[in-house]
Amino acid sequence: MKESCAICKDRSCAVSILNDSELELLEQNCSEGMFRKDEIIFHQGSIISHIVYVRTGLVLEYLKGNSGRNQIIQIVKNRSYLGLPSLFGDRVNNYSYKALEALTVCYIDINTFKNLIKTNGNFAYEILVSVCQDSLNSHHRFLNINAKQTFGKVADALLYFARVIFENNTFELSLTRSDIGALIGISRESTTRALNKFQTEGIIRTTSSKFEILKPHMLQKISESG
DNA sequence: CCATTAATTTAGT
DNA sequence: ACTAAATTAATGG
Repeated sequence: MKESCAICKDRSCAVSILNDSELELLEQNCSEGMFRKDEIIFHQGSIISHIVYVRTGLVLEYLKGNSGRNQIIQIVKNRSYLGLPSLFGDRVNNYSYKALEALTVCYIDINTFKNLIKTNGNFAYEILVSVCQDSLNSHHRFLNINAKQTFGKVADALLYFARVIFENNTFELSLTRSDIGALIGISRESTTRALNKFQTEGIIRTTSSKFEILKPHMLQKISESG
């Protein structure tokens, strides 16, 4: 038995705007799903069948390269819709999504979702806000990273995890070193080297997947100076 | 079902 | 590229 969207504690900002009849419509056209860690939610190139809304858990958004070399685009937090730009800009999904931890999701019928956008301006506004924030965030991150050297990039990544994703200076991240490298466009080796340097300088503490940022201001400085 | 070992993946140099 | 460590899968009791 599915719990009501109206009382869902994980519902999106956009959904909290809907009135009773709209909520009922949404409820009748969506279903719940779960993913385990490392499961693929959907692949790039697949037809968009449903909107996937992430209620809990973190998701990796990436682009598969020709030679198994993946470009990681961003980490998607919970309470987000996956692949909205693809929904409105294309017929197929442009990116691939993988669960970084156990997820609970909702599948929403595309037409229901589109109709809500068309008929409820406030709902559409909230969706637009989230898509644009996401876009700005990503662009800034990519542009910043482009202008930086290895240490600056790694510092950037750590600050991104701590500030944007986890909102905490200690966090556990189920990304491999090469994944972190793929996120900022450097090699696995360089990632290791930078992380070790930061650790010996007492800026961070890390054991494989656990990270603790001891001196955020130092990372900030490294990030700014390149 | 649990314990050992084999195989694959990941980290570090 | 190579080695060590760690994680995961397979096997046998």
